Amino acid sequence: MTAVVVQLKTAPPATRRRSGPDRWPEIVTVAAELFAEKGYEGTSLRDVAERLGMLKGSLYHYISGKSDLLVHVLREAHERGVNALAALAQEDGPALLRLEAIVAAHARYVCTESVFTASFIEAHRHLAPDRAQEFVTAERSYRLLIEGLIARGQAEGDLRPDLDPKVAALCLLGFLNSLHGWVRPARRLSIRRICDHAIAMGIGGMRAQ
Amino acid sequence: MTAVVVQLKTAPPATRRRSGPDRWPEIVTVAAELFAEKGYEGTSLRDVAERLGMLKGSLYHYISGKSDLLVHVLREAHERGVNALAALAQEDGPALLRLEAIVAAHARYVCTESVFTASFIEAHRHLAPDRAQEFVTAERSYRLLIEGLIARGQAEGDLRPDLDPKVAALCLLGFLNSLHGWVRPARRLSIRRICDHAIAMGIGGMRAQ
DNA sequence: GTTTCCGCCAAACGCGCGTTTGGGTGAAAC
DNA sequence: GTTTCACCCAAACGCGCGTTTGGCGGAAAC
Repeated sequence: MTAVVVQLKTAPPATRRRSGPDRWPEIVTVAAELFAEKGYEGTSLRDVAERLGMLKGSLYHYISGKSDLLVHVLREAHERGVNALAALAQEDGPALLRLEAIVAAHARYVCTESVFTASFIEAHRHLAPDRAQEFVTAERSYRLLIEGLIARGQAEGDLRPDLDPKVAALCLLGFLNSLHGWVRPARRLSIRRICDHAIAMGIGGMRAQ
Repeated sequence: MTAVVVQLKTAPPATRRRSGPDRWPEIVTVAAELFAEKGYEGTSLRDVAERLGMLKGSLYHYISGKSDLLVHVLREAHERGVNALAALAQEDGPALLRLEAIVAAHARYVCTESVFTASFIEAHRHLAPDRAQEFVTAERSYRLLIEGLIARGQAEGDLRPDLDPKVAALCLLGFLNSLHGWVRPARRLSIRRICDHAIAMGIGGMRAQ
């Protein structure tokens, strides 16, 4: 039913001249951290550069502009999210069980990669429509996946048939993404217990009976 | 159990010199609209003034600065929210029923006053800690109200006893506030039906059995 | 040894922002 | 008629932003 996710990577250059520092991954991570802390508009390139120990102008050897940096942060966030859900993409079995597994994985991702989650949730607003489209469609296809599982769960008799699958999917995703607003890893609750609560409160309300 | 909410109003001036336009309510509403559309940092005072048909400098006859404008928007948002929940504050009966009523009222508020909701959710970040404190404590006391109701519902046997009341309250509020991200009033769904979904998905997962 | 070029610095640019100042207008108050 | 004052305009200020440009050092490539 679900197509296997294919990772497209750009082909590495034929002969790499040098094996320098290559701070590119560090740059994306630092940008994601700052975007999560202060928001996209609240973060200046000077902030990013300062945390990297260089000047803001130097960033332009890696990026073509601030919005370009955001795009790469979002792509990294999406890739990590896809990886977190990749193992579940091709499993079979009752829709309810798959839904539970996906909810748990989503909750775990939000908790462990909260830095990247924050950007993904806040960011569409700050990109021009054509640059945001790839993320909008990715989000939409994910929502449709959930929506289909809910409808199948209803057909299989495990979920309440009176709920609108689309609305239920939007509610569920909104709830899962809202976790990043208050979950602080390594606090009072373990991630395991948070996932239990997420399954109970996210799916429990959809169950039949 | 719950104290009656008291509305504190500043005493009106003894003798009002004039009955001019008094565009203050309009200013707060317009600012709330723009903050909801483009975010606080993405909205300039020129945007606000332009929609009001004046110049940005003229705004300083009403406000002392941009953050001051945000504070008044948040106060208005809080007041409207309190009013929406005031009727429910002193009712008695099983905790489960009160919880359902509050969830429905909260969902209705988010749907109908989405412009003010957006600022309240996004805004704490952009205020200095001392100016944000009044809203943080208001939010906290509201969360404690929900938390207490959940604990009482567990004691009365209507809600699952294995859930942490605090975590459940955070999940519930996160879910309710996430509605503003996708609910568009006067679309396919009626507000009534959205509230039904909110009750089902927000509380259903906490029920015993 | 010479060349190449990545990674970064240093300095400047234009722009829009929030904010301030001073003044003008017209209706209400007396 | 004079005064008062709420309301708004017009213009400027300093500042930090994103972005551009030119150049330097030093390791890798040949």
